[in-house]
Amino acid sequence: MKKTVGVSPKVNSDLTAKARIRNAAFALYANYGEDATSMRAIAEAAGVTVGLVVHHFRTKDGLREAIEQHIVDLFFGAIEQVPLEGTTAEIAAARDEAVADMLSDNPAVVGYLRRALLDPMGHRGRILEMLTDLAAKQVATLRNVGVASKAHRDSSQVIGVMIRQLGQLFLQPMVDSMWNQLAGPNAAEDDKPLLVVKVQES
Amino acid sequence: MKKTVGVSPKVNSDLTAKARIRNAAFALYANYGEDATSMRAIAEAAGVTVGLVVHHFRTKDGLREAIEQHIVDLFFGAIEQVPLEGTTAEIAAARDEAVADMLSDNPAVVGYLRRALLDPMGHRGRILEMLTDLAAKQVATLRNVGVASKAHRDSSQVIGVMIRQLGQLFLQPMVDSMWNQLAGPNAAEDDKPLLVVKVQES
DNA sequence: TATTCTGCTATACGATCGTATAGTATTGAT
DNA sequence: ATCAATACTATACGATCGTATAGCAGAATA
Repeated sequence: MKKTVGVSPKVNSDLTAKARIRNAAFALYANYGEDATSMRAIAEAAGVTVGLVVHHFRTKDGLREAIEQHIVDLFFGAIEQVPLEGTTAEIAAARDEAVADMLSDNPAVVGYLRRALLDPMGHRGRILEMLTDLAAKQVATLRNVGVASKAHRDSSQVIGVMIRQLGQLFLQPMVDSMWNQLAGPNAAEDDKPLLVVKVQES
Repeated sequence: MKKTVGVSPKVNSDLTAKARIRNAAFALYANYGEDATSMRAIAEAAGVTVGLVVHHFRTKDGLREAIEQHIVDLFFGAIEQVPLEGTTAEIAAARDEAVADMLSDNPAVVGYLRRALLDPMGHRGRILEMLTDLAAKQVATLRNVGVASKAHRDSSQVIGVMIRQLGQLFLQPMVDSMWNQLAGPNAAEDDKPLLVVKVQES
């Protein structure tokens, strides 16, 4: 089985049916949630039948595992491609930017994670743990290469990285909804208030 | 395995069956989401049969409407009880505190709103619109009584109020999960980083 | 060419869902 | 005491869910 780690921006028609199914499910999960998405809806969106979904992914749990592994691969691929040169701060900034680019290229990632991470009881996957591990390894790598900032403890730094990158994206839909309701749909977009999310040492 | 979520039976015992059903559904929705909560689970949690749930609320939509009206009533009741005396800033601060107290007394409100507000596509209710209206009226009242701050436009101020009060509560579970994973379950609790959520004029 | 394997469709099964309906018990007004 | 409305239970129906199974077409292997 070949594994595509790098992101190939190919259109759906060039993909295998298995990848098309995963992508269809990914998009539906991000928009409507796993519970509200039936296997039949996934099959229809991918242009196949229900049986083929089961054939490739066994169960709905297996489908979610494939999606979450795909998300981890996207994060890893984004981080991996920035070279380890420059100061620690420069590397960290370059990684932040690479992840931000990946997120804006893959809005389904944000939608999926928003549901998964903010629904601690309902979500049955392990995506938060996997991404936290990845971020922890990212911080550890920086520490090995140069001198990581000692101003923050490692844990705080990992949490800070993830919250800064995801928190604003998670809350933005709420701001957008309220802005539309209060200011009307055709108000000047650049009057919209800016969301700021950060963590502080206690 | 029977797990009671949220409401203590002591409180429940002297309520009408209709209120018990609403409270049971409210707690279950907050913890597991509406889609993952069946009418039969609600009935069992309330100690009645499915038929009675339908008798009192007609449909599942009707049940959600009752819950969301209850939430609006809780917000209104919290705001209503602070007297209109002192400076505008003092009134606003007292209202913020009253709402914060209400939220800590009713954790199901936070859980329910977190699901509803962060799921703009999936949610079928109107709770965000209702609460935004309420907050807008709150700002308007302050403007009538005294002199509301002109430093921010009304819309920004409304959004600021709601984001400050809810944003931190929404993201906190994510911080908690990561903190537990990284620092271990028995780490010093006061080392945990603090979440800061705010909005800025653009 | 014969056989096996893989990608894929079609259909069906049991569980669970929201809801409708019919009937019983309890209350409240006259 | 009567009677109607309300509170509540029991059961059933149709739809939809995840998944199991059987079979077919075409490529691969020998």
